[in-house]
Amino acid sequence: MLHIFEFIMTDTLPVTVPEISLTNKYYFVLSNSSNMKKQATIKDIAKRLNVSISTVSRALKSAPDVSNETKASILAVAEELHYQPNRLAVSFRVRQTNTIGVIVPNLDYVLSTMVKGIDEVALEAGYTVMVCQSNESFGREVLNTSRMLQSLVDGLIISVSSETKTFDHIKKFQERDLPIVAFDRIVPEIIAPNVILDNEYAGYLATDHLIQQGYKNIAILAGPKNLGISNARMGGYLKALKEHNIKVDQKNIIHCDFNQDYAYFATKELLKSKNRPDAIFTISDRMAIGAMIAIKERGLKMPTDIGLIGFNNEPMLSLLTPTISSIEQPMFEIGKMAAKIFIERLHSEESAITTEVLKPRLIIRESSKRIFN
Amino acid sequence: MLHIFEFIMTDTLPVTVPEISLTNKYYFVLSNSSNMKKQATIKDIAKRLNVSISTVSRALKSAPDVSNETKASILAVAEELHYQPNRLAVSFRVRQTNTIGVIVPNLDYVLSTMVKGIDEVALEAGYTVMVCQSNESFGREVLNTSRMLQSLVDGLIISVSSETKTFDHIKKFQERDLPIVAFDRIVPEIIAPNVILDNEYAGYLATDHLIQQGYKNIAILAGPKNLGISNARMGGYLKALKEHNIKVDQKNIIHCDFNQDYAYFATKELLKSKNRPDAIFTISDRMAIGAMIAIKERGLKMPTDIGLIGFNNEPMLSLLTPTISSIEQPMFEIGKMAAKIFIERLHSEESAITTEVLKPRLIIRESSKRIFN
DNA sequence: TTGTAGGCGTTATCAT
DNA sequence: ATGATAACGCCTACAA
Repeated sequence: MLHIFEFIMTDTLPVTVPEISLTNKYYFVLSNSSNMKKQATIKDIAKRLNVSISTVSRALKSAPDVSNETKASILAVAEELHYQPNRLAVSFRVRQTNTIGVIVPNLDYVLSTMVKGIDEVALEAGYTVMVCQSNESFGREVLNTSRMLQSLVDGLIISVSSETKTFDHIKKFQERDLPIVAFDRIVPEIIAPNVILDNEYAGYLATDHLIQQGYKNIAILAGPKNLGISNARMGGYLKALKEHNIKVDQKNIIHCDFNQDYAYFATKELLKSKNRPDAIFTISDRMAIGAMIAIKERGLKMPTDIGLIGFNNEPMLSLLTPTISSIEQPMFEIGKMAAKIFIERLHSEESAITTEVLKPRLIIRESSKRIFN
Repeated sequence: MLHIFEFIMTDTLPVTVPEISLTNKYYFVLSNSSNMKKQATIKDIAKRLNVSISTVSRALKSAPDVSNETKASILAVAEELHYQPNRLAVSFRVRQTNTIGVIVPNLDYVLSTMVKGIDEVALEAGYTVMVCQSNESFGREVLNTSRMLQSLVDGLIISVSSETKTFDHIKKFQERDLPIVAFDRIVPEIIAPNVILDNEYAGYLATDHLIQQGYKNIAILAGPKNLGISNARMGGYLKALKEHNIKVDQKNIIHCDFNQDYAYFATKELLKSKNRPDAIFTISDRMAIGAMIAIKERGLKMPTDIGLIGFNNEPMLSLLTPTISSIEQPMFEIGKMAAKIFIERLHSEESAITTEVLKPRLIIRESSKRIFN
C-alpha cells in the first residue's frame, strides 16, 4: 500500500473542500486505507465476555433462551464495539438477502412514482430495494436479471422493457423459487402476479368522455402495434365507440411510437385528411403534446374545433394552454400493491397467482370540455 | 411445506393470465417451491469429474496453473449444470460485492438523468448499482446508508437530502475504507470527491443574461436560506449585479421553498410592491412555473413587461406560453463523472480528493428575450 | 441456559 | 498441475 502523501494524513483532516468556484478543479491528496477499523464480529463480543459465539448470536436476536443478565452484558458490549451484523454473512448463511430487485425500463414520471410506492412498503417490511433500469433494452434487462440472480435478491418486481418478447430470464427466478411480481406492463407468459392499470377501462373512459362532449369522429394515437397496453387501451376505445353505435374508421387508428415527434407528424397527417377527426385520444401525454403542437400549427382551437385527451396526467398538462385532459393512473398504489403482493408471496407457502387491476381516473381539463352543465 | 392445490401443479402449467379485464381480480392457485432446482456449486462439478474443488475454482477463473484439458472438461460440466457462481458466497469471501450504493433525495428529472449516467459507467465497469431514495428525509438517508453499510456495497455515491446537516452516517463509509463520491449537492464536511454543477457561474449566467436584455430591477427566488446550491446560485446573481454596477435591493432577494406554490405566492407579493421587479430569476423550473402563473394573473406580459428565467431546463419549458428560458445542467455528464471518479478511487491506493465543477449552459427562450440582433 | 461443532460456497495458502 | 484444508461471519441442531 503506497502512502505517497503521508504528511497530510491525519485523523481529523482539517481540509475543507471549497464549496464552489469558477475554475474547474480543486484537489487535496491523502492516503487511502488509513484508519480502516475492522468491523467487530460476534466472535469479538464472545471473546470479550468469555461466552460462546452461539450465546452471543442468540442474545443479539433476543432468542427466548438467554438469561437476561448475559443478554444485557452482550448487548452492552455490542454497543460499545459498534457491532453491526455482517449482512453478507447472514444472507449467505440463511440464503436470503432481504433485498428486492426492481427492474424498470426507465425512471420517468410514472415509473419513478411507482417505484416510490414499492420502496414505501418494502422499507416498511424491512426490505431493501435495488432498482435497475433496462433502458427499454432487452439485453440490459437480461444482464440485470442475471446479476440479481447471482444471489443478491430475494425476488423480482419488474416492469419489462418494450423489447422483451421472451421471458426465460425471468423464469429463472421461478426455478430458484424466488417470487416475481410484474407491474405496469404485464408479463403474459409467466405465471406470476401482475399489478396493472385497467388499461381497457382507461381507454374506454377517455373515449366515452369525448363522445359525451359531442365529438363524433374520434381518432386514436394508439402506440406500437402488438404492445399489450396499446391493444388494451385501444380495446377500450373500440368498446366505447361500439357502445355508442359509432362506426370505426380504420383511418382514425394510428399506430406510432410512444414519442412526441411521431405523434406530431401523425397528427399533422390526420388533420390534412378531408374528413378530419374532431377529437384525438393519445395513449400517452408526450404524444398528446405532439398532437397539440400539430393542432396549433393547423390553427385549430381546442376544445371547440377539436378535442384532445392524453394519458398519465403528468403535472405539466395543467400548465399548458389550453390545459389538457388526461387519464390518471394510481401510480403510487400500483407500486405499493406490487410490493405488497411480493411480500405476501415471500412469506406464504401456497400462492395465488393474481392479476390486480387498478382503476384509472378521468381528469377533465380545457382541451376536451366543450359542454358545461 | 403445504401443497394445498397439488392437482393444478404441473411442470408446464397451461394457465394463461388474462391480459386485461374490467373486473378486479383473477387468480389461479398453485403450489410454491415445487420445481426448486438447487443451484449447482463448484462442489457438484468437482464431484462429477473427480477433481478437487480447488481445481474447479481455478479452472472457472482460468487461473494460469490448470491444464487446458481439465479446464475444458470443467467448463463443459459447468455449462451443462448451468453453474452460476454464488455471488453472495464470493462477496462474503472476498469482502466486496461489486455493487455501488447510490442514494438520492428523489428521482426527479434531474436526478434520474444523473443516475442514468452513473448506471452507464458503473455497468460498463462491471458494477451493479443499487439506488435508494431518501425522500429528502435525513432519517431515511441514515437508514439507507446503514443498510448499505451492512456490507452490501463497495462504496457510496450520494446526493444528500436537504435535511442532512450532519454527516456521521456518511463518514462511516470512510471508517470502513469504502469510497464515497458526492454529487449534485455538495457534502462540505466530508473529505470526499464532489461532482457538482458550477452553481455560482450558473447564477451569474442567468442574471447576466437578464441584464444584457435590459432588465434592471432583477429579483431572485433563491430557495431555502443556508442551502449550498441556493447560496451559490445567489452568489452568481450578486456577482453579476456587482459587475454591472447595479445596487442590490434586499427586497429583491426572496428565500422560499423549492416549490411551485411558494414561488407563486412570493411572486404575487413581489409584483404588488410599488417598485416591482422587471425580471425574475428562479433557481428551479418548478419555481419558475409558480412565478409564471402569478405574472399571468397580474396581467403582465413576458418578456416585455417582465423577464423570467428558471433553472434545470426541464423539457416542459419549451411547451409553455411563452416558452421559458432556463439554465441547463450537464446532468448525464455529472452522473458519469461521479461514477468514473468513484471507480478510480476504488482501484487506486492514494486518492486525490477532487471537486469537479461542471459548467451549465444558458438556454434562451421567449420569456427573457426582448432584444433581437 | 449455555457450549460445541458443522456447514453455507468460495477463495487462498499450503503441500504434494 | 492438482489436492487438502482453513477461513470468511453467522446460524442452528445437538449436546451438556
